[in-house]
Amino acid sequence: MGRQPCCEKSGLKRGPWTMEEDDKLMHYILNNGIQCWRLVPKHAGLMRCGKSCRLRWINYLRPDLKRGAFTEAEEDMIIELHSRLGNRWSKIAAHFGGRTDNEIKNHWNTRIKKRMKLMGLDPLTHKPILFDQTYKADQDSIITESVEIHQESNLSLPPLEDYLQIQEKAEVSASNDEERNDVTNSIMFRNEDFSVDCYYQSWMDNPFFWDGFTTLTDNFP
DNA sequence: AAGGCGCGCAACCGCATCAAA
DNA sequence: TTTTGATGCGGTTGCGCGCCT
Repeated sequence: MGRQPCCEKSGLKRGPWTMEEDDKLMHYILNNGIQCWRLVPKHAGLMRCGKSCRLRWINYLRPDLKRGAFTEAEEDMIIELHSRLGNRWSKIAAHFGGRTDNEIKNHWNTRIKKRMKLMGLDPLTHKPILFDQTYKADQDSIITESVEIHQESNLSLPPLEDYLQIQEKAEVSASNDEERNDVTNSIMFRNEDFSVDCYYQSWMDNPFFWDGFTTLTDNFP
């Protein structure tokens, strides 16, 4: 015997909300407030489940919602917060007045992820993709993309094979995740063979200085 | 003109968490 | 302490729209 559904499903309307429904919900909440979402549709005269009403109110009808496209400053703030909080969208949204978790999540998945990949950063770890051992074979294209960006910028980078060989050695010799991380970090920060370490370090410290439009040579020494 | 395709967004689903009984 | 129901959250889906061929 499974868990009871949050509300009686039969006869309930689903899909996009009509203006009339929005109007009913908006007026009900503005006049009565929210005591119990389960009761809201009943009292407001809506054939919707309480959960659906809650979502509609939070993501669309709330008067304090900020409309319009995200600014670059907001995107940078999302990236910064995501690097600290991960996919905790509601926590991230709490730092924005008038932006919803759903909105931020959607924006992350459709825009920011692409922007970060273009910057050569892994959206999961926020580290440069070249060094990120969590990126496996199915993401080779992204690595290649990243390398191409560097090549286009005329930087004298060591060949990709060098990085991959070292990464491979690190993975083979390390016995656990922690050790693997240590090895990778040592590759990234301490191996003197890589003269580019210093600017990768600064890139990791502050990836936001690159606006995504100027070339990397403008920013890297 | 129409069909295919990709993108962005709204909404849904199922699990987690919390609080009251 | 356990059970139960409401709410919150994050992942996923599906639809509409615009662009391209």
